[in-house]
Amino acid sequence: MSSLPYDERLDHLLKQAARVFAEQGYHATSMRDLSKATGMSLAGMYYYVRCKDELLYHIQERCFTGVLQGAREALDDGSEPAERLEHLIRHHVTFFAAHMSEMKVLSHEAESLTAERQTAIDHLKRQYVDLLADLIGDAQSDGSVVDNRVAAYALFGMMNWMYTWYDPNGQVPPGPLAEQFANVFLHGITTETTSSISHGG
Amino acid sequence: MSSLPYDERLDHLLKQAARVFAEQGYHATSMRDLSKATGMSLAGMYYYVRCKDELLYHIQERCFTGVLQGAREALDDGSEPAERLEHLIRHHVTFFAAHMSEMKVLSHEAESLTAERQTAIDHLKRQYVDLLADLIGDAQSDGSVVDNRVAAYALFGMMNWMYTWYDPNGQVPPGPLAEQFANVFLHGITTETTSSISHGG
DNA sequence: TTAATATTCGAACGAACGTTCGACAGATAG
DNA sequence: CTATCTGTCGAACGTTCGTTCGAATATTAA
Repeated sequence: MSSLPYDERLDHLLKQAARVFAEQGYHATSMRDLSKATGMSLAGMYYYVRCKDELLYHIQERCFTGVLQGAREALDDGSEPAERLEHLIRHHVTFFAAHMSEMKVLSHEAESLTAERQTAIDHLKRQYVDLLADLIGDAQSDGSVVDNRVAAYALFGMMNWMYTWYDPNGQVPPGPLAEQFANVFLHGITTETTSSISHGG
Repeated sequence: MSSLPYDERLDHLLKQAARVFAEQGYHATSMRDLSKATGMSLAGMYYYVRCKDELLYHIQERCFTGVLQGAREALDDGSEPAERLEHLIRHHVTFFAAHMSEMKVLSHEAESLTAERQTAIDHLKRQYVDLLADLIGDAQSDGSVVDNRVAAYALFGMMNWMYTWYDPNGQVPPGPLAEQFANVFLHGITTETTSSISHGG
């Protein structure tokens, strides 16, 4: 009853599918494209997945569960709110950079599922937004004019927009990118940072 | 040689197509869907447009040209950099709210065009990114740790992500939303705003 | 009027789509 | 051996896709 080869084949299918979905888009990708990308036959993929929609669901569900669980762990220490917010940003950005294909599929194909499966993913999304909105509420100044939920969407936009421009093999490593996002979101671009900056040339 | 009815029919086609593309996605929308939405026949639409790809291109080109031109006009006054940045944010957000369908198609279908037409749109995009990156360079503190281009992408992400959550008929009017975005981007969420805030309860 | 031009559309084309079916090989169990 | 379960796949199904064609109608020009 060793189902290891089964699990490995399914992982392989999901991983390649995420890659091709990220490159071409879900609706522009045919099951025949995935057949070529995975080396499996067209019919063979249906042994692991009921339909194309379920394939997208599995990719999104696994990725979202992973990033959400990691976010909760990143907040486990008892730091002050602003620091915990930094931790969450760092986690989200580094997770994004480490799983670009899956996170792009999660961000960009957020409306591509059929109704019931969409509802399940939306439930996870609501948890994540609530988590961040509460954290922002704790971190920001009293009497701020900024709405927690709007601020949460602003931060998610800042981070998730990564999929349109960020190159994991480019000039900007994930760590420094997370720092810059945290700096902008917490202090804005017109404020000096607390980090050590060379004021030489 | 009055081509007014022609122009009006084309506008109608582009407007309805933008609406349906925004609702269903470009690849998930068939020409038959557009036929129903516009009231035109399937073949009749091809009198105004060479192919489906050109339809998407016209929507994106018109919208991008419009928002880019408006942005340049919004920067025409000789204000200081931070204020000009506020003007640009206000313009982008209000334009987005006023043209949700077209801006969603522009943001979300940024990789759906075929090669040559994609290149033309990318040229406009580069202009907009350069414009914003330069403006950010002028507005931010010396010695900041934030890269201008990364900051530009961060701001675009914050604003363009609107298409995933913003309801133009909801609780948040475009003006105040633009103010919040400008506040976050310029000063961050942990800084008191310069606006008058009631400190009562 | 006639002729040319502008605009519309039903019907069809070939291609590509997601999915299914039945057969087939390999492993395991009795 | 036989029976059963797991995994694979070529071939085909019916549907939908973007696009085209030729005819039809409306408009304009002479």
